[in-house]
Amino acid sequence: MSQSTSCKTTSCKKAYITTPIYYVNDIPHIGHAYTTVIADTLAIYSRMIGHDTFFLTGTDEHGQKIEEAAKARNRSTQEYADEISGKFRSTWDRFDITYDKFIRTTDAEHKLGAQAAFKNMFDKGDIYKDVYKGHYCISCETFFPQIQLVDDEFCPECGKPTSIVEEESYFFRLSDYQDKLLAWYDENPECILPKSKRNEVIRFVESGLEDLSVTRTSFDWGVRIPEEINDPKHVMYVWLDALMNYLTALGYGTDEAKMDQWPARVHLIGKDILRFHAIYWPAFLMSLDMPLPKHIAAHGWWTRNGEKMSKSKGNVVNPIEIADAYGLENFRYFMLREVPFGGDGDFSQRALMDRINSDLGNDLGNLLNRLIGMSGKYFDGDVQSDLVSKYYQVELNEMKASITKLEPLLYDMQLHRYLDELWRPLSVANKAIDTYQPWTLMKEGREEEAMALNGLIANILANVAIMLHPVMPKTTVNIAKSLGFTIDGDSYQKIIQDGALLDRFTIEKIPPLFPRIEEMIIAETPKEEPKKKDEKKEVKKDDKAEGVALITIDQFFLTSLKIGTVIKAEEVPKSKKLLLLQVDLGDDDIRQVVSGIKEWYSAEELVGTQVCLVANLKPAKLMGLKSEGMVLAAKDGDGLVLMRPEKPKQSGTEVS
RNA sequence: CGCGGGAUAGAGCAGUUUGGUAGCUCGUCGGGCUCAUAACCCGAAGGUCGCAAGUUCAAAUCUUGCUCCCGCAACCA
Repeated sequence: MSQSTSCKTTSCKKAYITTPIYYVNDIPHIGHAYTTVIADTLAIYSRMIGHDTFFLTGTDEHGQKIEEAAKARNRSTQEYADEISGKFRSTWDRFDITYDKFIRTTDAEHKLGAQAAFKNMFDKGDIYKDVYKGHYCISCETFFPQIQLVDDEFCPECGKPTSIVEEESYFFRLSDYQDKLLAWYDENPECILPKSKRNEVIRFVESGLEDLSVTRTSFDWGVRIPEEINDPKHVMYVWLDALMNYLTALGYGTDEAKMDQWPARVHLIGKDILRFHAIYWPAFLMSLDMPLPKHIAAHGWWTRNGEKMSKSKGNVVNPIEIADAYGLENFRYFMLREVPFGGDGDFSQRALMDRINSDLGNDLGNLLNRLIGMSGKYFDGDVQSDLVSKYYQVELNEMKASITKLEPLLYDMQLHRYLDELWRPLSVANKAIDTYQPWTLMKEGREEEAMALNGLIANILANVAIMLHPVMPKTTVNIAKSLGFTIDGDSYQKIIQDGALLDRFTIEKIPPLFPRIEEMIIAETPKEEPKKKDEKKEVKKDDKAEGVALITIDQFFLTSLKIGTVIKAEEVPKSKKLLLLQVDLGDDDIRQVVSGIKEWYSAEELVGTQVCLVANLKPAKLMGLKSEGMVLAAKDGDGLVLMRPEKPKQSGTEVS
């Protein structure tokens, strides 16, 4: 897949472009595809204009989650990681992604490089060993901050008493970098794109940074800290390990031949991992005395009907399925054109079809067909440009005005506006044909003008094909072939950089590039109620099949369930989800219960109604409020309902 | 009063910095054209620019207050 073009001059610009390394606990979905396609587009563009480009993607394979996921499937961890990593790689190959390197955090070179970095940071004094002192719940195997504890002692998870436990860990002095980070954000207004995200990060950093625990001793599946430190039970924290891939891919700490690619021009990421890239990563780099990346660009989510995609909702879009059905490059175009960078976008086959039929078919494909028809009928496909500027200078100027606006848009990640602007020349061309009516020109014997018009159209198409090439590599090569020229660094230089016209085109008839799509290709899952219920039943069966632990009746009776009457309800201030209830359990037993049901029930409608309460739950503290019980409710994709007695019962009635 | 972004035609967006005729894409309707993939071109309908008040000759744009939405943080016992 490597297509990296070497630079002819020594002074030429470097372009190191990265995607995140994808975590192998999931198979590739549209979000992964989106990030990767953006990066690929930037990489192809950057090669085309002659920059020395290095495009990196890969997989992140360490951490407890992977260890557990493999165990659950009865596989060795390495075997499992190999399988998922392979799925990512084959997906990108299917997507014609032109990555120069596919890194895996299980690569030997990566581990060595990550260890070298750890050592450097340690030697500098930025990593120090300390004990993580905290309130530890033995049964939950988790530390809790003081503020979460119930009555300053009990575990908020299970209610058992916590003990103060000291666990050793290595820490990174993130707090030392707070001011330096703020200075970096301040001096580099475009370091984080879109700009709204930069604000978010600045506010977060201003609120104070604590040192970061960067090793774990609770699992093995990770990179050991360097041998020199002689502390073999410590494994690097996954994010430290993962972020380092951007350096180790260039050979940091091993064969450093490619290190001249650093710093990265752009790290493309999804908005979920902004904090790691915008705070931890620059701080690590500062510690290593490395220059910082030029841009960290965070894009938004793809939704379905405005809802987040999730496996449980069954509305996940499989990118390969879409690419197979609608055409890979059409899908690439759609993803980049449809959504303003940084914002969320809604995926639907309807929207995709509209883009294909309207933008690609009507505006672009049909224009090429018009030219094929005209030039074939009138000039046998032989088109010359020498008189274009004599008759159509206005149109040429309009086209050039658009073309020159393109590059800055790309550097600002404004891919959707880039494509919008790129479509303007097509409109100029379509308009010109109608305005000057070549068929009339031919009837009137004004062949010269008709020829020049063909030349205008052909040159506009050539310009558009070149600038569209990074988004639709194969399609644009076909367009170029039909026009009789080649898309490469030379034609880019001549046509786009120098703004020259191609003198002559030999136009060849090709079948329509974007045949009209009349109907949705993939059957939409009816997705209405019956389907959902079916899915849920299956899930439940699966749960049983996998063996939800069986309990004895005695164990069941350990839980005290009671009917309670809500005598007072109010909203918890500043909380999106919580309501504060006073529940009467009879015998003067009035419980204060904090419940996360505000999104589905208002305080007023609850007062006087009955609920089912777990009465012997250890108290917990939520938003600083004590909660002495749990209200039973059932929640699914459509919302949450409380479990209530069918008819009113006396407060305090036992449920069994 | 935790931080930030937003509300403009049926949908999606631009315009707000620097007040001066409200614009683009898709969709709808009417017309034109035949080189073309029922495509292309022209035209029309459709908006009290979230609400209220203020400044001004003039407010989508500036000021103040309010409502609602969406991110981040917190949070589902």
